[in-house]
Amino acid sequence: MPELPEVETTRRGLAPHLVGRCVRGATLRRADLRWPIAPQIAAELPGQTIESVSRRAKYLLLEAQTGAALLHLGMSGSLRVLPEGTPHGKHDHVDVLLDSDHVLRFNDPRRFGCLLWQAHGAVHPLLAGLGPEPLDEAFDGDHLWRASRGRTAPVKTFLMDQSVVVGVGNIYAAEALFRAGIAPGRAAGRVSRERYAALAAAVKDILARAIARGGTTLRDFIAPDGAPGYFVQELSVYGRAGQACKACGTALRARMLGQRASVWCPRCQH
DNA sequence: CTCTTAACCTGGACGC
DNA sequence: TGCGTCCAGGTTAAGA
Repeated sequence: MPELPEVETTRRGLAPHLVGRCVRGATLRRADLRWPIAPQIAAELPGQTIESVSRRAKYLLLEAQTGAALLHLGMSGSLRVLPEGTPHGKHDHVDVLLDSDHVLRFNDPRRFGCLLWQAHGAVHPLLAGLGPEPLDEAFDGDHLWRASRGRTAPVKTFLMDQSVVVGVGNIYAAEALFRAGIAPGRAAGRVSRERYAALAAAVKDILARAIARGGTTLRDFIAPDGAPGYFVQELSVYGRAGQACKACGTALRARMLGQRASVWCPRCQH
């Protein structure tokens, strides 16, 4: 479910409830999600104060004194802050108990998410090797152009490669490529420097706009306060296969690229 | 290295 | 109503 805008929306929703709060304990209703839940969540985090809630790529970090809880929402994960004692439902796998008499609740039906631990001063292996943040200045068209030389994979697959640039998933890759006028199936190494400049600008603009709308809710994404994201109203191509292009009226086409559904306008994108 | 494919897991939508 | 099939916002591991 969540790409960068949804994770950032989650981060912004959580921070006011978590920063400065002391963790009283943790309730684990199952031992693993994608991987075993780190033992430090129950054994080391309680008693510590959450100093900040940060984001790297699609990961969230709850930073405490001896380390940070490292979370990924996978395809179906969500986090909410609820009054202590709120009955838990199916797939509510973890509660982190706070000294505010609230709980941070991690729900993830498909369990593709994870809850790990990064020791203070260390970099978790999952965070090593990630590409730049798309909203940082270090990310631009030249970065994409240089990284793509000689690459034969589809440009959409390339754009979703987290070692190239982080945070872009299936929705925003499709939308950015439409905005830049690039066909998603084109080989990454056969896109010009000029067109990569347009693509990088499109990525930045679309992600920023999506964050401003609270992300995209297709079925089950919710912010920590329970609110959906409204960027779904601005989607140009994602989920619109067969429908008319909003720019030219041509029927949007769809095909699988890298095992992900990909939609584009055959007239606007080349 | 790069690229492709299978796998992880549940639930909703759809066809019969 | 029930059952089988396919698909879904992500990522890793294994193989070519």
